Amino acid sequence: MDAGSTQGHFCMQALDESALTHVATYFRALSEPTRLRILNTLRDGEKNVGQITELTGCGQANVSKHLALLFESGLVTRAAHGTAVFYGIADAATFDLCDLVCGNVARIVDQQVSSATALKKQLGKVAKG
Amino acid sequence: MDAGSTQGHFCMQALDESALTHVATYFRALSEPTRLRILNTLRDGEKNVGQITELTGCGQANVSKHLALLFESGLVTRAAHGTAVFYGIADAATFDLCDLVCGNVARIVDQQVSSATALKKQLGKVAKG
DNA sequence: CTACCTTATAACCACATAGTTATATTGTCA
DNA sequence: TGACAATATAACTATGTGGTTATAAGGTAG
Repeated sequence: MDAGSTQGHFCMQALDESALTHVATYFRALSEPTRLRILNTLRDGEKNVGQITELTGCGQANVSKHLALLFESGLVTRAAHGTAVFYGIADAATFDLCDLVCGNVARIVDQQVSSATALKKQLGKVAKG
Repeated sequence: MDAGSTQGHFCMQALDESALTHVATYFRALSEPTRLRILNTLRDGEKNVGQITELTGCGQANVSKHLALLFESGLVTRAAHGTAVFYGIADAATFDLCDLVCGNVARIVDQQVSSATALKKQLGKVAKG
C-alpha cells in the first residue's frame, strides 16, 4: 500500500521524505495561536474574512495571510460569494486532532506542574537540610 | 472542569490564551521533518543521542538541539546512563496523532491531485475548444 | 462609469529557528 | 590524575515568517 492511497490505516513510519514534509507542513499550519483562533471561529460553520477578522480581533491583512496558508495546507475550504469569500473547515477530523492534542497537552502540563512541585519539595528539603 | 485537569474530554474551543499557546507549541514541535524523523527512530524503543544521530544522518549538535526542544515540549523522555543519554517517546498517543495526521494528509494530497487533474482536464478542453 | 466595499498582495521590520563549527561539560577508564 | 568518549551549548549564518501599513484587485450598487 502506498502512502497516497485513499483508504486503509496510515503510519508515519512508512512515509518517504516527501510525505514527511507534507506531515510537517500540516502540523506547521496548526502551530500558530492565531491560526488556531481562526480555526476555532469556524467550528460553527463557514464565515467570511470580515467576520473572522472581527471575531479574532486581528488585522484584516493578517487574517487573509493566515487563511491563505490554511487553504494551501488543505485545512480550510474557500468559496467566493460576490465580493465576500467564505472559509470553512475542510475536514471535521481537524478538530478531533486538536482536541486529542488538548488532551496530550493537558497531561504534559500536569506532569510539568507535578515535576515542578516535586522539585520545589526537593529544593525545600535541601534548603532545610 | 478546567483545561488543566487530568481526565475527561478536552475541547480546544474552551481553551484560554495560555492553553492555546501550549497547543500551538505542541504542534510546532511536530512541524519539522527532522524532528519527525527523530521521533520515528524512537518507535521501537529508547535510543541514545549517538544512535539517533546515526539513524537520522543529521549532525550531532543538530540532533541534540532538536531533542532538547522535544523534551521541553514534553514529547520525549530523557534518561542519562553514564555518559550516554537515552531518549524515548513520552506518550504513545504521539504516534496515534501522527498517524491520524498521515490519514488527513493523504486525503489532502489526493484532493489536490484530483483538483490538479480536473484542472488539467478543464485546461485541455479550453485548449481544444 | 464612478464610488464603494471586500479581500488579497507587496513591502517592510523584527524575530525565531534550522543547520554548522567549535568548544564546553560530564562521565568513564586506565 | 589524564586521556578519551558522549552530549550539550555558544556563536554564527541563512532563511522563514508573523504582524503592520499601504495598495491593488475584484465585485457591486447607484
